[in-house]
Amino acid sequence: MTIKVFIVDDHYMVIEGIRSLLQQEASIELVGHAMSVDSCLSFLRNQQPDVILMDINLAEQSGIELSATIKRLYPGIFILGLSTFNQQSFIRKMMDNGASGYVLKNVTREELVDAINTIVKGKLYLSHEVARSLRAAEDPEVPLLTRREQQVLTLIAEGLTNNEVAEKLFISPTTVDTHRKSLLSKLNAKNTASLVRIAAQLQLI
Amino acid sequence: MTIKVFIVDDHYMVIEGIRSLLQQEASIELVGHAMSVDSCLSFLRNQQPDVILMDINLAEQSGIELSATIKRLYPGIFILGLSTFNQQSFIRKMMDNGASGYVLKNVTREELVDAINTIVKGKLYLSHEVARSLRAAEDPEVPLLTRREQQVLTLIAEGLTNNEVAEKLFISPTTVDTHRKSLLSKLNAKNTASLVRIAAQLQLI
DNA sequence: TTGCCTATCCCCGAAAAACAGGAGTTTTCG
DNA sequence: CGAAAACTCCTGTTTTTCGGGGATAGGCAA
Repeated sequence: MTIKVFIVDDHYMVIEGIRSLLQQEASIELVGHAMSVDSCLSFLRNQQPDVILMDINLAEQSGIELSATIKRLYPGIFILGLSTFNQQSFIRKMMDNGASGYVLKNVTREELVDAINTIVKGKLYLSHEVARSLRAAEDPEVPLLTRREQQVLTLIAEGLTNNEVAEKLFISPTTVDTHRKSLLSKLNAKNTASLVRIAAQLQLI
Repeated sequence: MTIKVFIVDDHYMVIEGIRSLLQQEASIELVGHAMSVDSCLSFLRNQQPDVILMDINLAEQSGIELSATIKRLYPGIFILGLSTFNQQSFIRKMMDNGASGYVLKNVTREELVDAINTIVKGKLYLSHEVARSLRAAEDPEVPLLTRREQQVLTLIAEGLTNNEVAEKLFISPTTVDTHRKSLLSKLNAKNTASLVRIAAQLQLI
C-alpha cells in the first residue's frame, strides 16, 4: 500500500525539491501538487491523497486557514505543515487547525519520510528542532489578549492617545487607560514604547 | 561554454528543487552546493563557479553578509539573491552588498535560467515581482538615521525614558529629547508609540 | 452560588513625553 | 575653506502616561 502524497506550496522549486526527495521512496507516491488554494481544493474534489504537505506561507491565504478548510471537508486527510521558520506561534496555530505534524524546510529526506509515515498512522510528528523550540518557547508565552485589549493595542501602536482611542471606540478615556495598563502588565512592558516593540516582536500588531 | 552554478541554501529541498529545475538546462552546470557559510567558503577556496545562487536567510549568518565576503574575495563571481519574501529592505541590502540580481523562490524554470544568463553577462536581473515591489516601495522610503538617532531609537524601544537613555549614552536628557524629536519627524510619527511601530516595520529595531 | 474574567468607569499625584522655541560646537564633505 | 549636517544643550508650557487606588455589572463555569 503506497501512501498518496499531495503538495501545496507556491514555490515551484520547493515542489520540485520535495518531488526529488520522495522519488526514491517506493512506499510514497506523489499524486500531484498545487500552487494556489483554488487549485488545491479543486484537486481534492476529484481525488483525496492520504497526506498533504502544506506550506504555511501561501501567497493568498495562509496555510493555516487552508488546513482548517481541508480538515473540515476531508477529515481523513492528514496534513503535515511545512515552513521555513521555526516560530512557535505558527506551529501552534497550524496544529490547532488540524495539522498532524510540522517540519522545517531544511529537513533531511529521512526525516521527511519518517514524518509522512508517522502521521499517516494518525500519530503526531514534530521534527526535533521544532519540538525543541516549542519547549523553549513555553516560557515567553504569548499572552492572550482580550478583544478590547487587542483593539486598544492596535490603536496605541498607530499613535493615538488615550483620548483619541476612547473617541474611536466610544468608551471613556479612563477605560482605555485601564486596558493600556493591563497590556503593560500582560506583555511585561514598562512603558508604551517597549509595549509596542514587544507587541511587534510577538506579531500582535 | 557552460555556466558553472553553485547553490548556497540551508534547505535541502530547495537545493534539490533548483537542481531538478536546472538539470534539463544544457548550458548550465551545477558544480555543487553548500548548506553553511563555512562549507561554502571552503568550496570556493578550491573552485570558483560563475554564479552563486544565494539564499538570503541562512541560519547562521545572513546571505547578505556572506555575499559581501564572497564579492570581496572573488569579485568575478556573480551572485543571485534568492528569498521567499519580497521585502525591499532585504533586496536593497543584497544588491548593495554585491549581488547582481534577486529572484523569489517561486520563480519558474524559465525565469531562473533567464536570470542566470543575464547576470553572468555582468548585467543586473530583478524578477518582475521584485522590481515592481521595489518601485512601489520607493514612496515610503526608509529615512537614513544618524548613528546617535539609531542608538536613541533602540534604547527608547527597549523602554528606557529620556533620562535613562541620557545616562546610558552620557549625554543630557534634553539632547535625548532633541534626538527623539528628530526621530519623530524623520519617521513621520506623532508619538513614541507610533515611532516604535514604524521603526519595527522598517526593521530599524 | 460563588467566584473569576471582561469590560466599564472614576480619582489622584508624580513622572514622562510632546510641543515650541533658540543656540552653540563639532564633523563631514564638496 | 565654507556650508551643511550632526550633535549638543537650554527654557518654558501643555499633554499624556504611569502607578496607585476603588467600584459596578454581565457572563460563565466550577
